[in-house]
Order: sequence, then C-alpha cells, then structure tokens
Amino acid sequence: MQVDTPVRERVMRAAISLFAAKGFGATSIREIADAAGVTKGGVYHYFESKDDLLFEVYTRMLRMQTSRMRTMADDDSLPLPQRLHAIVADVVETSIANLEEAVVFFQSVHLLAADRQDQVRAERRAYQDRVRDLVAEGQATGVFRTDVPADLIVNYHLGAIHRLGSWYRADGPLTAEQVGTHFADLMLASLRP
Amino acid sequence: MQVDTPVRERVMRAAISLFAAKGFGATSIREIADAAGVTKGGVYHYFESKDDLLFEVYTRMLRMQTSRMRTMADDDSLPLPQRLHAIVADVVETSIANLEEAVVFFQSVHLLAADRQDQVRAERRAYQDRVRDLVAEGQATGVFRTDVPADLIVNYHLGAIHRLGSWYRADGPLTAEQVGTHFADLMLASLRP
Amino acid sequence: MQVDTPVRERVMRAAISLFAAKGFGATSIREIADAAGVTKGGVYHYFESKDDLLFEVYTRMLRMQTSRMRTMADDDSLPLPQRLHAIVADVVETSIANLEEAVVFFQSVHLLAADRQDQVRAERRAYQDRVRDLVAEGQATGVFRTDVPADLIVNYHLGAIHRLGSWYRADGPLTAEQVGTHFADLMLASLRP
Amino acid sequence: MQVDTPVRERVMRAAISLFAAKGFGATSIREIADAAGVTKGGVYHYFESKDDLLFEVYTRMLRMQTSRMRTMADDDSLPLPQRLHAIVADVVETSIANLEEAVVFFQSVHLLAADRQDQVRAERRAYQDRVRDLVAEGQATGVFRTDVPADLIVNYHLGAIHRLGSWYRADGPLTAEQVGTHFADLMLASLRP
DNA sequence: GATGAATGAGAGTTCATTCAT
DNA sequence: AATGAATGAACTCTCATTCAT
Repeated sequence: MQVDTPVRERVMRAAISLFAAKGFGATSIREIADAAGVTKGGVYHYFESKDDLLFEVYTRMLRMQTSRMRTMADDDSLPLPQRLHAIVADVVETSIANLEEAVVFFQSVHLLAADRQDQVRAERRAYQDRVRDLVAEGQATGVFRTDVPADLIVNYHLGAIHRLGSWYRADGPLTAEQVGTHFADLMLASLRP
Repeated sequence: MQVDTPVRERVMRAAISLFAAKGFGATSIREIADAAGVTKGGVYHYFESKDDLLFEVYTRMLRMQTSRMRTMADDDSLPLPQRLHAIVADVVETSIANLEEAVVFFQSVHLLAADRQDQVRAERRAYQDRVRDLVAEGQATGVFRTDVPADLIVNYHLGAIHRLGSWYRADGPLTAEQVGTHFADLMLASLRP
Repeated sequence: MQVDTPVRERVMRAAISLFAAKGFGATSIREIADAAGVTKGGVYHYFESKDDLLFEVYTRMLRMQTSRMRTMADDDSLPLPQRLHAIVADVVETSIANLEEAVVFFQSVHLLAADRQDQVRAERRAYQDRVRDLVAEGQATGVFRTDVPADLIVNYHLGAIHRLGSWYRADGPLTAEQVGTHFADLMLASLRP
Repeated sequence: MQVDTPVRERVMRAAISLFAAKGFGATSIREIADAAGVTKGGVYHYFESKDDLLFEVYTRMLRMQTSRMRTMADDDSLPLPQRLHAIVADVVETSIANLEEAVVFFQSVHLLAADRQDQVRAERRAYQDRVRDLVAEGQATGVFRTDVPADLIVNYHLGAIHRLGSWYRADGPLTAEQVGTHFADLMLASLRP
C-alpha cells in the first residue's frame, strides 16, 4: 500500500465526492483530475486504474468499520444487548461521518471488477456474520425473540443503516449521535422476546 | 427469451434483467437488443432513449405500489397497527415478486434524466409521507412510541425494505410471504410504546 | 412524370420549406412526413427517395426559369440591352416569388446524387451560356464594354442574383419588382462601354 | 497530406478541403481523420466537436477579411471611389487565395450551432455595414448614383463575390488579380451617377 | 393508397488507458 | 513526478429505406 502524499489524498477525495454526487460510471478521470487540480496523467501516476480508486473506498470503509465492530463485539465487559446497541450506534455514526464514502459504498459495488467485487462481498459477509452471531447468541440466551431468523434480523437492520446516505443530511434536524441512538433503540426494541 | 411475446414487452424485460444484473450504466443498448432478439434500431422503434427504458421501470413500480398502499392506508375497517402491518407485508411481497425491478429501482434513480429524477423522487416522497402520517397518527393516539421521530422511523423501516434486492434469493429458505410477515413484525415490535 | 395529387404536392411543399429552413441534410423524412400530415411510408409512396424530392426542386425551377429566359432572349422585337434588362428583372422576380426553392437551389446542389448533379449543372450551364451569348453579342455590336470577358460578366451578375435568398425578405422595404428593376439597372450600367 | 506539419493544422486543412468538396454535413469525422492521417480520437484531442472545426473556418476568414477591409476603408489618403475599388479587388483576391474556405463560408453558415451562427452573422453584418457606409458616403457627396438604395447595392456586389467559389478555377484563364480588377471595375461602373 | 414495424449502416462523441518525454 | 498527445473501442442515437399487410 502506497503512502499517502497530499496530492494522492486530494485525488482520492475528489474521486469520492464525484462518485457520490454523480455515480462511478458517470464520473470521468478527466473530471477527477480537474477537481483535484492535476492532469489525467497525474491521476494515473497515483492510481493504476479508475477501478483502483473505487476499490480503495471499499478498503478504507470496510477496514475501519470492521475493526471498530470487532472491538466492541469482543468486549465482554458489557451485556450483549448493550454491546449490540453500541455497535449499531457506532456504525451509524461512522457512516454519517463518512457519508460520501457510504453513498458510494452501497451504490457502486456492482461496478467493481469481478474479483474485487467478490473480495468486498466476502468481507462484508464476514461483518454480517459476526453481527448475526451476536443476535443468535442473544436468542440462545433468551434475551432476544426467537420467532424471527437471526439472518433476516441482521439483513433487516443493516439494510436500514445502508440506506442512510439516501436521506440523511448534515444540515437536517438530527445529529449523527441522535440518529445512532434512535436506530439502536429501534433495533433493540424490535428484538424484545 | 420467448419469440412470441410482443416485441416491446420483450425489450422491456430484457432491459430490466440486464439493468438489475449489471447496472444501468454498464448495460448497452446493444446487449438489450441482443437479449430481446431484435436489432438496436428495433429498440429505438419502441423507446425513444435508454433513459425511457429506465423511466418506465419507475413508472410501473411506483404506480403499482403506491396504489396498493393507498388502498390499505385508507381502509378504516382495521385498527391502525394492523393496517401498517398489512402495508409493510404487502410492499415486501410485491417487491419480491418484482425483485429485478426493485433492484433497479433503488440502484439507478440517480442515473435518470434530471427532470424525471425529480418526478420520481416527488412520487416516492408522497409515498413516504403517507406512511409517515400513519405512524404519526399512531403516536398521537398512543399506540406507538413517541420518543423517536416519525420521519426517522419511516426512513428506517422503508430503508430496510429497499435493501431486499441485495440479499433475498427466490431459492433461499424463506418465501415472500414469510419475509413480509417477519418484516412487519419487526417494525411493529420496534414501535411499541 | 407523375401527375400531382394534392397529397403529393403537400409533401413537396413541406420538403421545400424544411430544406430551405434547415438544409437538406438536416431534414429527415420523418419531419417532412409530419409537416405534410402523412406517415413516412406515405412519403415513399409518392417519391422514391429523399434525393428525388430534392431533384424535383431543381427540375421545376430550371425548367421554368430557362423557358422564360429563352422566350425573352429570342424576342427580336426589343433592342438587346432592353432584352437583357427584362431577362434579369424577370429572373429576379421569379426567384423571389419562389424564394424557398431558390434558397434550396443554391445551397444544396452538391448534395444531389452525382449523376443528377451533372444533369443540373449542365442545364444551369446552358442557361448561363445563352445569357453569355447575349452579352457577347452586345460587345460585338458595340453596345457593351469589351474590356471585361463576357463569361466573367455573366458569372458576376448571375452570382449576385443567386444570393438573393440570403438577404431578401418579403416583409422588407422593397418589392420583388423593385429589386428586379434595380438589379437590371445595375447590370446594364456596369456594361456601358 | 504532409506528415511533418503539426497535427492540428493537418486536421484543419483536411476538414476544410472535405467540407468544400462534399459539404459539411456530408463529411464525417472519420473521413477527416483518415485524410489527416490520425484517428478519430486524435481529431477530438484538438477540436471539441465537428462544429468547432467549422467555426474555426469562419473565425479565420472573418478576422482576416474584416481587418483588411477596415484598414483600407479608413485610409483617407485615397478618394472614396478608389478606396472602394481597392477594397473589392482585395476581398476578391483573398477569397480566391483561400477558395476552399470561401466555399465553405457561404455554403455552411446555416449548419453552425445556433449561437455561433448568430455571432458569425453579426460580424458579417458589421462588415457589410461598413461597406454600405462607404457607398452611402459616395451617394451623399454625389460621386455615386442615388436612385438605388445603398443596402441593395452592397448586397448585390458582395453577393457576386460570394459566389466566386462556384465558378472560379485556379487553372482557368484569369488570375486572382485580374478577377479582382474586373469585379471592382464592374462595381464602380454600375455606381456612376 | 397508405401504414408502421423493423433493419443496418453509420454518425458524432466519450473515455480509460498508454507512452514518450 | 508529471504531462499531454494519441489511441481504439465502445457508446447512444439517427435515419433512409424496405416490406408485409
């Protein structure tokens, strides 16, 4: 992994903003270069291909969110429901803090090169599986309802979080923290036995 | 692809499948024509532009789902929670019944021509507003919790439904009806005061 | 040559207007059909090809103007200068009376099919040659100046007439008759020995 | 087509020749690229659109001819008739020296993008107006006839010049200088009071 | 006499990418 | 480290034309 130079980072930021605003397919390298204040050749100096730029969005987001989730999931000092609550609130907050990345994330996976798509989906799946295990554990210990499959529960609630980018606005009435708390509250409430 | 179905319909079906599988931007008119067994010119005989093809997906889905929702929302013979339960279960079932359309729907709005994007978003917004009013009514009459804003509640739960296409598989363990019931159960449970 | 039905004439008129307004190349059969109130197939019922439509403009104009010119050129009852004056005034007037045809005429010859282009140019050449002979006759008899070649004189003055369509407007200050007289006056004045 | 001239210029020359020979509409980018010895992409590296190519013909011609005309029109050291004579002879000579451009010029204005068409027509109009003022000045001072409107006079004689491209051939009997003198002689003769 | 479905060739244009400098 | 010239493939879309009905 290359070290981030200021220029490289500027290109990356420009790409993310444009991908979020116009979509990956509708954004040209030319536009990214212009927005970053370099030439097309300059972009290719730091990234091998347009696909590389997109892939890095996924790498960054996944690594960060997965790492935070795992830390919290493995923290036995809290009872399981509180742990789940904290995890959901946290992923909401980091998604909002990186809203453009989040928008790109759930809008453009299918445009990644096939092998990278597999890789991203696998990591995504691992994330989901870990959360599913927490839910299943709660069902086994009787703190969560058991009439709904754990997989569906996770798909349901993570799905809700994945749509954040389509409606949340920084200048709206709710802070990231408030949304995080509300989301976690709704999830936990829905799981009461 | 059948040869005896009307050409226009064959083109539309081919387009929906390809859009769902590869994304709107990554699907070429050439591919649609090939899949439908016509020439490129043939596609343009029935549709004015690629955008037209996409727009028709939205028109069909929106009209159908909005109409069903309104009928149920206005049906005073059921108590409000049951009405909401029925609405959610129904939109889940029709989304699964038209899963490819649903995938396209939530993946490609931003690729529509600007004016049509506005139109779709406005109709979508009307849909959400109607559901939000039901939730708010429940909050006012004390059957739903009031510590979470109605708007956020609707964004949360409709968001979960909108991600159906990213994980539901027809050959999986759950029928559309089961998913509908589970989703509606989760939503209602999360709203208990 | 087919007899003119009202529909056929309507198609022809629509074509001329559109060719004059937008150019031959930029006008589609579809537009002609729409303007004439028929379908594309209808146009092809009366004309074999788009080129046919254009060619007929030339046929009509050339036949009409050549015939009028010849009649006047051969009329020995008038002295030569007056004959030339009348000829010029007349071609100006008929060009203005059929201004759209005239515009098409001098803007689109090069778009005709090659063989028809040759044919039109040959007839056009015959027209010029006849006028050139009149000028040469005047030079031989001493009524016109001889220091300028007759060919150049004809090219000069017919050229001026051919540009009529680029500036004459029916709602402008001058009638067709006035323009005809002025043009003929200018020509004759320029030829004084 | 030479290989060592700068690419941009080679493309421009190829475009002018083809536009003059076949017309703007009937010339494809492909043909221009082939004639210039580059690829289609190469053409678009230097020109944003086909329209750009055409527009540049107008820009070059207008700037050059307008500037020459103004210098001569403003030169008070010559009496007005001689000035007008020199102007006409000069525009004829430069038109012949750039005959292909001249052909394109008067054949394809109507194919330019609307806004550029306006711009070209406005500059063209300014050119005509300046010449018209010279004629009017001559009428006011009694050196030119007054029974024909100055506007019509200018339209007449500039019209004749604009048709040069339709008949002048470099291998014909007359040099550019001879044609220029003859044209100017004819014009001046036609203006005698 | 007239239609509209269907074609096929080609148009202008965009763009990710390569590479010599 | 960075540029800009140049490519080539693909794209959406247009259109004159044909033909069965």
